[in-house]
Amino acid sequence: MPWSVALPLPIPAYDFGEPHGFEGPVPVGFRVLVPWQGELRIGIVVGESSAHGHRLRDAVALLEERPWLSAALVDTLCRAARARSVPLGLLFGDFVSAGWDSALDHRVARVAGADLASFGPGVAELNEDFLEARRFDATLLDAVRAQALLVERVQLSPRLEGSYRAVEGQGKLTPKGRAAWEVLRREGPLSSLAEWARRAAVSTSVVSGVVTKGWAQMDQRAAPPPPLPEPQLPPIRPQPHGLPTAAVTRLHGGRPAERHARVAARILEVIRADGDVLYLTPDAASRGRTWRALSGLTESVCYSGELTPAQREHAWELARAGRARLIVGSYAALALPLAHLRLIVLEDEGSDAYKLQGGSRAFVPDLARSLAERSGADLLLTGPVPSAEGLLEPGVVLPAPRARLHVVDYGAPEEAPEVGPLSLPNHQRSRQGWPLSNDLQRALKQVAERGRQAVLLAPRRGYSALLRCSSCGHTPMCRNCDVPLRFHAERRELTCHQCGYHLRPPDLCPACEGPMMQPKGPGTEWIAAEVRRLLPGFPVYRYDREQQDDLSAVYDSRPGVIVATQALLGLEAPPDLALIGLTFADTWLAVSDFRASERYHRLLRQLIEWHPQRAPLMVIQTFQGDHPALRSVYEGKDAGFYLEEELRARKLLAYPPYVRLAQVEVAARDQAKAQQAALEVAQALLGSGAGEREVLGPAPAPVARLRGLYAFNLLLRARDEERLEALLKPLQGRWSARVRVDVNPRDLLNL
DNA sequence: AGCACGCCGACT
DNA sequence: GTCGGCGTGCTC
Repeated sequence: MPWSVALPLPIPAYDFGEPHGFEGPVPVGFRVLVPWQGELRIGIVVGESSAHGHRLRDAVALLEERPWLSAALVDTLCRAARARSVPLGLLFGDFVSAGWDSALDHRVARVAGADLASFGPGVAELNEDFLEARRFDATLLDAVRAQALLVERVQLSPRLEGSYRAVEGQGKLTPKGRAAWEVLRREGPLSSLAEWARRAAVSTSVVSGVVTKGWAQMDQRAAPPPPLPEPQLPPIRPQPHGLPTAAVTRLHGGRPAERHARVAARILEVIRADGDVLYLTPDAASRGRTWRALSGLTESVCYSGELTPAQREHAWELARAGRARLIVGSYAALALPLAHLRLIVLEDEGSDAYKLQGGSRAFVPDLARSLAERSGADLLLTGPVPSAEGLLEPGVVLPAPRARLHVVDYGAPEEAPEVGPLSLPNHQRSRQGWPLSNDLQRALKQVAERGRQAVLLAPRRGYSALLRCSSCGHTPMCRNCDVPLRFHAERRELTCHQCGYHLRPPDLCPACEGPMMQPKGPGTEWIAAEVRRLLPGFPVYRYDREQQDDLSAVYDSRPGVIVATQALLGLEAPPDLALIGLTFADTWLAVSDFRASERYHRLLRQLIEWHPQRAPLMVIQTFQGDHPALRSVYEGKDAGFYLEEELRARKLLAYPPYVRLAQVEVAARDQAKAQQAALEVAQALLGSGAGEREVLGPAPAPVARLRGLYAFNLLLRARDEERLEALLKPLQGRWSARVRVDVNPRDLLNL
């Protein structure tokens, strides 16, 4: 019975015959070696194939006795691929982050008595002894394999590490080579040429010369498993969690330490009943915090893409061997094969960081939920604030932590009385000062005087959002995209943040030749310059995707201001943080996405608990000082309060969580062609049973042209998962333009 | 994803 | 006359 095999490529599962002599049921979740484009690759068996006729190649060998993935995970990924019409291989590639290129000991022999003469001289030496496969040309070997004339033995080979040892060689060494050889004899064996060269204070070419002349040898032996992050002791003191009994529950609000203490109790319940726990976090900061709080509870493993391939493989082995009872990790930990998975904890389930970019565009919480169902595990949502989806689950919201907020409302009428509809004493109106309001400037000066630390969040990197000619209004745009070019003052560059196109900023306006090209829309560079002017001599750092200053002084508790984009929030809060400034909070609301205000609310709550103990002053500059999300925070409401309101609106407008959305993007280099294809897609959808209310659009994408492609979007709105899958069916075929589906779309902020 | 095949612009 | 741009198609 042929097997269906997943490979980490953007393709569906492909079929292969069982390896020669295999007997038994289909080994779902096992790694298998399969012929692929003339070579061999590691794939994962996902099921039995309904072999449809054409000649299949046989798989070469199963790699081990135990599955690499749990059956529940394989099922989850297969279903997700079907439901999202995403190639299965993309999901496997995104989620299975170890095991695709393990080292193999691969030996080949010819079938007894086979005549290989017709294959040419390349396999002349192939005989009945098992020789290393790498001695032969892979394509040639595959030709022999295809004729079933090859016998193969495949074993996982242990990770090797090499070390150099001095030996008595023949011939003469150069003086430097001689000296290097002496060093190696005295201090060796050494683990690399580079280290040897460093010890001997010569260049690597000298030491490699010694090796080629035969005066040094490399020994290889099995390497010990690479060290993983150490669990932290002493363990946290658990608090009664107070959670209801249900398959999906939630615990939000409070501070991280309070939540961790309660989650710890829940984890211990599971561990004591011999279950395993998976704790997923969206970023490095929350992962570190969680690891410190919980890793002392039991045998724990910290897992994320930051680990080296060897560490990942080792962590995988630990999980497989039942030696990891609690895994704290990024989304990549979802696929780790825990034998008794009984609880998945999902930290900050509404975080946009869970939306994978590129590849499968999967939304991790969707998969976590599915995996929990299929493994018989409970799901616990936790974090500073529930998602709109999570709010529907039973659970606990802890009282909001103390916050100190000061709103600078640029939008309030100037002549309005100081006490507006919001009678909070710290809610003031001030139009003065841009991009740093007078109030923020005062707070910054205090921080400097007292030698404390501040973080200013800017809406974007670079100096300004654009340059505009103040006489004719011309704005330089990207050649490939419909966006203005961002201005980078230090680099003297106009750059497209979408496609990377860049040019030197013109001295005169390219349209009217006027001299007045002015920056609009401050970015980190501009704001950092303002802070330097305000606080001469006070350390100012920048942290965004392109400019990551060394922040070690700040993390060493020395005074300073960090001007950053959101990128900083993935790191721990500076230890002596006294002030957080949101220089232009409206950025989070400007995104034309129904989740914008939920996202803004999440950001505010996230900032409030960013520092584990303190409540730094938060100065929020905005044109919408009475936005309900902001108001719910400074009125001291708990984290669920605002979302109740948000949910009512979602229900009224038929948005998630009350429906399931998918965005269909149709793109082509030619605008008319893209539009035409988008209309055809809409027709096809309506023609195959989609209702008028289920298909919206097509409409030009918010950025009509990106990287030279014109895009049109359709929005599918289905009552549930099954209906959405049915709606997506007719998109499978071929179209005259590129068609991409994004289930559960979330627009990211383009900084 | 890679990699090969195939058709139109600027040059050794 | 070619080199080489990336569009399209294929991998069991």
